[in-house]
Amino acid sequence: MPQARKSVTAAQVADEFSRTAKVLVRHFNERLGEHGVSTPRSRLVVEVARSQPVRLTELALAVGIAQGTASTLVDALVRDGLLERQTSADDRRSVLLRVTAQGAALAQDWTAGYELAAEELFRPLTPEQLSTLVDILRTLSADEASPAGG
Amino acid sequence: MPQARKSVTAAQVADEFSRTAKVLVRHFNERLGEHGVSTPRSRLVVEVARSQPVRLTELALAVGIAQGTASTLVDALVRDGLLERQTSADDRRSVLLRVTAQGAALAQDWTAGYELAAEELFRPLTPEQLSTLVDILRTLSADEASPAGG
DNA sequence: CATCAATGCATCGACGCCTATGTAACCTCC
DNA sequence: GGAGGTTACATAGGCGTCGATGCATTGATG
Repeated sequence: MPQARKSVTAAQVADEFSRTAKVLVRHFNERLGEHGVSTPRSRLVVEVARSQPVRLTELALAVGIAQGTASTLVDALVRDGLLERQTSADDRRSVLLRVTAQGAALAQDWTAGYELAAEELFRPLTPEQLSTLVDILRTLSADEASPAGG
Repeated sequence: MPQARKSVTAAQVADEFSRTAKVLVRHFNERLGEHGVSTPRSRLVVEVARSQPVRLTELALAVGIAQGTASTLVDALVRDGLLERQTSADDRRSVLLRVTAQGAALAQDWTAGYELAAEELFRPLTPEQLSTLVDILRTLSADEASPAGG
């Protein structure tokens, strides 16, 4: 007999969610900071490493940020020598992204760091809770639109 | 015997979480935007209305943001005539916050908008999922530290 | 082939958020 | 009652994010 007790309002859940989201962000930034990178930057590099060559807009969609944001971040990562931009031959508007050798090496390190951080974070949950959580999250993000900018 | 299905990795859950968090933020910004306010601003005003008079640091803690962030946001809200600052007589370092008449009126409107937005967002969940979600969120945010700046 | 809409990316301005500091007020303790 | 640590707030600097917009390229249509 779960919810019969103390019915939470939707607003309270939203509050709790946003608070937890910040905890999560902070946790990842701390852990990845030990690897000398921020969460968004590492996510981009890791994603490019996983699915290169990848177009900018695809990448943005994959990591869940707006295209303009991805553009700016990628720009910095290219300047830092972790990613390479290359104009597509098929469609000269689009940009194909790849990791450099350095980027690939760091991506491996950061992937490990990211996974470890995630495990730490979710360790207090039972496997059952974890799978329930995923279900819920997918349900919540299913109906809603993606960021604009494309 | 739930989780026997398809074991998700912690990293995937983290990805899903961060994606959902963005969906949530976007949803609230859209809905509250119809009321002419952003989510963080409305949260501050609503919280002050609920527990005035309140000190700045308490407020920051209550809404889950860093003290410096609260300071800046409150500053804007004071300029806009929604909040009032008043130096505490007991401790002249601290600032007591109250809503103005205008702030109180808007807080009511925004509270309604916030609750409606939350209900929309969580409508696809069963009451049971909702209460499970809250449990999980509280578990996750329990061990972790609050933002610095205090 | 000329035109016009659609697409892919870059850039701009603004916001919220953080950490790290600075400054003023408070408190302790000798 | 003055020195030194602590606390409350403000400010500075930087990051990631968004939506909106501009520009080049592509594709579709007559």
